[in-house]
Amino acid sequence: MVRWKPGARERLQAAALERFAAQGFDGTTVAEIAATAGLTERTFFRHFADKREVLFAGQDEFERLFLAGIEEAAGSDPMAIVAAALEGATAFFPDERRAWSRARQRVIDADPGLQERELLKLSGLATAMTDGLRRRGVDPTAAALAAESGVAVFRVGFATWIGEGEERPLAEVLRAVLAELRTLVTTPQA
Amino acid sequence: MVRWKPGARERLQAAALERFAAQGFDGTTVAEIAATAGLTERTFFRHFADKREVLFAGQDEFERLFLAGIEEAAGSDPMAIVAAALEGATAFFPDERRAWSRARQRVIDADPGLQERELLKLSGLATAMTDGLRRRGVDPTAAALAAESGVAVFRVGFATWIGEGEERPLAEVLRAVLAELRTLVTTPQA
DNA sequence: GACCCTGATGTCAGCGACTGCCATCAGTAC
DNA sequence: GTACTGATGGCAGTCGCTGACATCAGGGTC
Repeated sequence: MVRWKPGARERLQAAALERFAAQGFDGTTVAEIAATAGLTERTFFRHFADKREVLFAGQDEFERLFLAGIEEAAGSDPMAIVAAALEGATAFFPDERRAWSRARQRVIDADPGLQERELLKLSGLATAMTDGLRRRGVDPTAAALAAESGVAVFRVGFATWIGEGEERPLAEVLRAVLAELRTLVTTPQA
Repeated sequence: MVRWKPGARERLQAAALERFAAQGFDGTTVAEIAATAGLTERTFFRHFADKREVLFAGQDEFERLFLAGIEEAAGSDPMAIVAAALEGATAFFPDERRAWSRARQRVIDADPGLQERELLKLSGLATAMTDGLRRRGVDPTAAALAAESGVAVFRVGFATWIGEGEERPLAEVLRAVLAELRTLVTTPQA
């Protein structure tokens, strides 16, 4: 006989998303999530550092994809490397995941606390990208700027991809947004 | 006889920054801040929505400067308008404020929770700028991109301005960073 | 002067997030 | 069989934060 059912972590994540969607983030207690997953509050906090984190697990994998894109990119032009990183990260969001991403994003968009956490994650991503670029010999300030721009492109692109009616795969959307950034910044000032 | 000394809000802010710098954000309780300011915990929460917010009051004024820059900018090129907004916002950070900004930033950089809040504020700024640009007829996606880029430039520039040994005024640093962004994105890919 | 109203504060009770400490007990190794 | 490990539960306690109610100086009204 097994003492505990396996997959506690996954059960907690599923229970949390379901509850948050139904009653809101603030309207859901950790004890409630744990009970839904057949566990206790104490166990929840052994799997996730805090209540918000339950929605952001797996982010490490996402960051690793980004960095892999940077490592493997050819050439030394910062924005070209960033473009490669963006390309690599799209593997984390296949089309099958779009509906799930939408649901998760709805929950996040409804709570400032969750938005904070999301921003922190993206900021960490930018920092990691900056380091990766610098390791490839890019000038420090240029690296920071390129990384921040890359994350900005991702944000705008991801929001578009999530948007109603949008059907293009993420990679295609990101390429379009990046092209738009180039146009925007290149256009002579009025 | 006065029942309460005036300037409770300012006293709380000063006490908080002093304590945070001395014992860290987590190592300081709200009750302690309030006591230092000669008040109670309950009163603290009447002035600030939460413990973090005590370091971010006055942000509205900052945002207003940004928006004013957008309203008053000439021409219709998005990045030119953003440049004007950046220019306008520098009024919020005269050179006399550099030392204070450094101290405050040290506290923020030492605590992830405070970084989250800072990011949320900057994100709100980007959203406000996006709206401002759209109101001026800029294409929605271009507006979002231009605003995000503008905030990225501000972030990088502000960090530089705060940096050790840096002596140029913020406006000058921001102009340099913006120029660098243009170069970066314009450079042909390798 | 008596009256009332307002506004900033204090007091208190209570919830929920989070942590430290110790107990439990199936499975595994030896 | 004994010892060890690892995921969990139980419990007490701190702290952030909120709602409800009380207090009391100052200002206005009559």
